[in-house]
This record gives sequence, C-alpha cells and structure tokens, in this order.
Amino acid sequence: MGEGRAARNARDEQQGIVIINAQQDLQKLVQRMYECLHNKVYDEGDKSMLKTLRPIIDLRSLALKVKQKGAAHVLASDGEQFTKVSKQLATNIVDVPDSEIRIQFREFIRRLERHVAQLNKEDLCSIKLIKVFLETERKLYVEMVMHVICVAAASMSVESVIESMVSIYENRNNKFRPISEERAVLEMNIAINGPELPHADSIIQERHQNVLDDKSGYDHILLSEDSWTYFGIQWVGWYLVYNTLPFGWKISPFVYHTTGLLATNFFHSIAISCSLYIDDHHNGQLQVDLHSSAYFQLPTLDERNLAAANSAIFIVAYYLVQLGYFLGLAKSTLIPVKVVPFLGFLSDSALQVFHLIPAKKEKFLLLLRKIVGQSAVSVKTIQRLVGKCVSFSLAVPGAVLFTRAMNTAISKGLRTHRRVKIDQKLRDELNHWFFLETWDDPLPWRDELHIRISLATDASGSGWGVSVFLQETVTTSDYWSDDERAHDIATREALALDKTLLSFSDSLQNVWVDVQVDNMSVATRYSKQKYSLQKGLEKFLDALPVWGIEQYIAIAEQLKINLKSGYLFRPTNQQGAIVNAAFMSSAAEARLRTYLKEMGSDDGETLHGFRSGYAITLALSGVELSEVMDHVGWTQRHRALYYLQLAKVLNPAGASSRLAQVDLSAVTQKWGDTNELRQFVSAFPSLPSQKCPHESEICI
DNA sequence: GAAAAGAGCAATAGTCACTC
DNA sequence: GAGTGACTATTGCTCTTTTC
Repeated sequence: MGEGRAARNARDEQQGIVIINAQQDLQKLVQRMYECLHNKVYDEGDKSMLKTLRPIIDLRSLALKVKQKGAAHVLASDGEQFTKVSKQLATNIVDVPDSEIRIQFREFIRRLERHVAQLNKEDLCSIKLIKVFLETERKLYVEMVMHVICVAAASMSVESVIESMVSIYENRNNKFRPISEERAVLEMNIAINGPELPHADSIIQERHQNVLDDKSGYDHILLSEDSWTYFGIQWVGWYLVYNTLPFGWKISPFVYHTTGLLATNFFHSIAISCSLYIDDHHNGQLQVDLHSSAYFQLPTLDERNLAAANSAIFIVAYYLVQLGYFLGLAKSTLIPVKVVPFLGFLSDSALQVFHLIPAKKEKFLLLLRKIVGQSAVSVKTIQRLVGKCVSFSLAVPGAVLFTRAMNTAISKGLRTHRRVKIDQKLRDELNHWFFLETWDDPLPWRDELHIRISLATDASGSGWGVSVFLQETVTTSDYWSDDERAHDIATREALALDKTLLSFSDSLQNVWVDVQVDNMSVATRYSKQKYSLQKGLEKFLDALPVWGIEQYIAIAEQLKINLKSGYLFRPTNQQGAIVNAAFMSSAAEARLRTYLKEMGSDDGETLHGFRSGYAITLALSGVELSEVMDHVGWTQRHRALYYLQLAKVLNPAGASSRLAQVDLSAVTQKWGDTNELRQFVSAFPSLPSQKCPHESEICI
C-alpha cells in the first residue's frame, strides 16, 4: 500500500514538472506573439502618426482642450498638424486640397466650442460628441474631419484587440486561472466594444432591417510573412503557404469576427443598431428622433422608419467599403424590409419572431415522410432528424421536448448496432412533427435577460427558502407540509423549485432562468427534462409505461400503501409488515436465502453469482453480448466482459465442457417447479388490461 | 480490515443538426 | 474547415456498501 502511494506521488510529481515546463514554454510563446504582432502590424511611421494624432482624435480630450483654452488656441496649435497627418491616415482625402481640410477643421473646432460651452466637464463623452456631429437635422456633419477621427479610432482599437487576444491567451493557459474563461471573454468584449452599447439591442417593432454579407473576407486579412511557415500545405510535391487568413484554421472565425466587431462598435457609437456574426452584418435603423429631425418631413411613421433604415445602410455600406471590405451583393439585402433571412431563420421585426425558412421546412418534412413510411430506421437518419428538430428550437415552442422517443431510439440503435424498429411511441412522436405542415405560430423573441434563482432546502426537513434576483432581490420561504416532508431530499428540492417558478411566473415569462441548486439529481432531471416535476412523483409514476409496475402500484393502493410518497420498493420487517424504507440489496440477499432454504438448495449462492452465472449461461448458449447485457442489466460492454470471464469459462477443462455434458432439464426442473406458486389464492380480482398479452403470467 | 461491487460525478469524445 | 447545441457513451476517479 505504502509503495503504491509512493509510486503515485512520484507519478504526480513527474506530471507536475511536465506541466510547469509546458507553462514556461507557453509564456515564451505568448511573449513572442505579443512582440511579433506589435512589430508587424504597425511600422514605426504608423506608430508615430497614431501617437501624434491621439490628442487630436480623442474627442473628449480635444473638447476639454477647446473648453479650457478656446478654439483659436487649438486651431493655432493643432490645425497644421491635423491637416498634415490626416491624409496619411484616411486615404480617400489624399486628393483634397489642404485649404479645404483646414476650412473643415476650423468649422469643426468652432462648432465644438459652441457645443461644449453648454456642457460641464463631467458631461464630455466621446461617443455623445460624435453623435452630435452626425445628427443631420443640426447640419453639423463635417465629412473629412469625422472620417479621419473614425478611421483613427478604428486603428487604435486594433491595438486593443491585439492586447485582448494576448490577454485571453494567457488566461486560457494560466495554470491557476485566476478569472473564469467567461469573465475573460466578457473583459475582451468590453475591451473591443467599450462598456456601453446603448443601441446594440434596439431592433424595435415594425422597424426595417437589412443584411450585408462580406465577400471572401478571410482573403483580406493578411498574415505577417514570418507566420506563413505555420500555414503550409504540400501538394503533388509542391510546398505552398497561405499569406492570408486560412479557411479551416481553428481561430480564423474568431480573428475575423473580432476584427469585424471594430466596425460594428463604430456603428453602435453613431447610433446604428446592428449585430455581426462572422461575416454577416444585420443592420437596423439610424437611431434618431423621427419626430423632430429631418425625417419628420415625411408623412407617415413607416416612411420615416424606411428613411432611417436607408440612412443606416448607406453609412454602414460606405464605411465597410472604406475599411476595405468587399460586399457580396447576391447574398445581401440592400433594400430595407421588415423580414430578412439571417442565420438560418427569417427575422420578422413586425411580429418580433423568427420564422422557419419554407425551403428548410419542406426538406425536413420530406425526410420525416420518408422515415414514417418505413418500419425501421437507421441511427444516422434518426440523428439527422433530431438535429433538425433541435435546430428549430428558436422558432418552434418546446421542440426539444418532442425528441425524447427519438433519442431513446438513437440510444438503442447505438447499443445494438442495428436499425431501430419504429414502435408506436416513436411513431406517435414522428407524426407529431407533421403539425409543421400547417403551423405558423413561432415563438416571440426571447429577452436575453437572465434571472437568477438561488434555492436552499433545510437539511432537517422543516422548510425551504429561495432568493430571486429581479430588479431587486426577492426572498421567500415556507414550511413543508407533512406529506411533502415525507419525500426524499431530491424530490423536496424539485418541489421547492416548482413552487418558486409558479410563484414568480409573471416575472419569469419568456426569459432565461438560471437556477442554483446543490442537488445534482434535480439539475439532471431538469436539464435533461426526463420528466416534468410539476406534479412531482405522482406524474412520474403515472408516466411509467411498464404494465407490471402499474399493477404493482394498483395493488399497493388496495393494500392501503401510499407509494406516492416515500420509497417505491420496500422491505418487510421481522414481523412481515411492509415498512417505508429503502429496499437494500442485503434485504434481497436475505429473501433469496429464505427461498433457497425453502427449496432445500442453499449452496451459498449469491445474487451476484446468479447474475454472472446466468449471463455466462446465455453467452455459452450463443446469445449475443448486447442481448446478454440488456437482459442482465449491464450497460457497459467492458464491465460485462469482465464479469463474464469468458476466457476462463471457455477453458476446455473448465465449466463449458461440464455444462455441455449436463442434462440441464434435470437441473432446471426443480427451479421451474418452485417458480410455479402453489397454495396461493388471488387476494384481489385480476385487473383486465389490453396492454399485457400474457396476463395469466403476472403473479403477486 | 481488505477486497469487491456499484453508484455518482466530471471530463472527454463521438454523433447529428444548424451556422459561417 | 471552424463554431454552436442537442444527445449518448466511455473512462477514470471517489466514495459507500457489502462480502469474506
């Protein structure tokens, strides 16, 4: 024992050294990445230019300077510098005369001075200031200056992305993980998007939307030359390397998405609601007051919405092209509409729902009809169907709830490696999905708000308490009734959760609910939705599709034994009375011993011995291993093989040859006789049932 | 008290669907 | 090729119960 522990310690120590070495290597790699990215993305000229521009393009600092020192001072100190470096930064104004840029800068600074004169120092905010200059009704748009500021802001944000990427890399690979991965992602989002996204989620009812799709986006993100060697392929004797972001690299979508977020962040900052998924831009309207701005001249609200959406797509498309994006017009929706295809659904802002795309629905129904027309189905086919059903969850209410029979079929098929027979339960579930032929009542958009529920039950069994984190924390608690207290701890926790959900049902409609429980059993039941706990154990018992169990429960009721609280299977005490306690294997073992003694055949057999012995007998009779496992109740193949010990049993000098020589009928006769219960009379009238074809075989 | 047996749990890996 | 999420199966570990 001591040696084993020493060996384990030595092994752990060795593994620890390997981990520490790997950590050190990773640290070096991170350092190299950091230096390489910084040196390659910017040359010295770029870095110097950004450093020079930073005081000018940081709107808050500039506004503060104007407020404190006046427009004339700023124009004298920064005007010439701005004119000089702006052409280096924003290439589309290269051909504009310096005089024109100076005029625009002067106009910009003077208007900035008038605006900041009304504000306190604390109210100066870059995002709010940039919006002021883009509000059309005030006609303060100063094209070149704002363009330079926006491009420079995007360039500076690139630095944040690089730092964030290095930071997240370090966090992911830190042995001690001082912050969680989710937290790191959040930090990164804040680093890229900023702490405030005032208009990011404001797709308002009846508003117009449009979709822009990037064309060959990866090809426009260049790899630094000394990275090429890591992205090589060999083809008919040639060695080729990628010099742009390669398709197929694990983090390519991540890199592309995060760089795209720079533009998205900019659009948020100028009040355009939009979202991004890799290369799909989903845009809303320009978020301006439609009742007081230039849009107010249009007669109807719908026309104003359309005009605001047109403004948004013009600005988005303009800046995306300026930033070097190529737009795939065939896959884009350039004219704003209220229903656009996005991420595999039709996004409907009028009804605020996602519709299934008709072609996709037809494809699903085609597969469904094909399956229903058969008597058995392959695992692969049923998995395809389940996958489609699950993917409909965003639009179809309770989609996952109607995949249980299919998942059971998959499980069975994977175990037996055969096609799964379509039984009545599976067929009913498959037929249920035909409702899609005429259905058009999709789920409303769910608020991304998560409401947290913290649940606690008293170990002594007296009561329960819960905290629900709404706008303010609401706490409630209650005592268990006598009936409720009789349940086991898992059922009591489930009941407490059920009561909480019902009590706060008004506040928990159509939102995500995160429940904190300390009982794995409850969590598993809810997460896998094996059964609804709304009616607790009663519903569970009602749902059991086993005729024998139904009979058992019915008979227990006639014996005045309430199985709806306490243990389902119960032992007897020494006086023969049924007690509400767990039916342990020791009790089963004792019961077996009683029967064996009664038979006069007590040779020291044990339950385990019967189980293994019967399995070995089945295996030697030619029954397949999967069927043996099913019958005996082993779920793991390796465990079955271990207990069967077939190699030993099949020894020519061992049990198999002896078994082959024995007249089994003589041996089993005694057991068969014992199995037929004699001298029993029926205590209750037999219960007729159509479910069981062999009613006479059921004994009590 | 040691060994066997099993339950429970977490991590991992695989399938499928969908998206890009 | 990557990601997401639904599911199941496998594996390795700890802990408890039972057997000898």
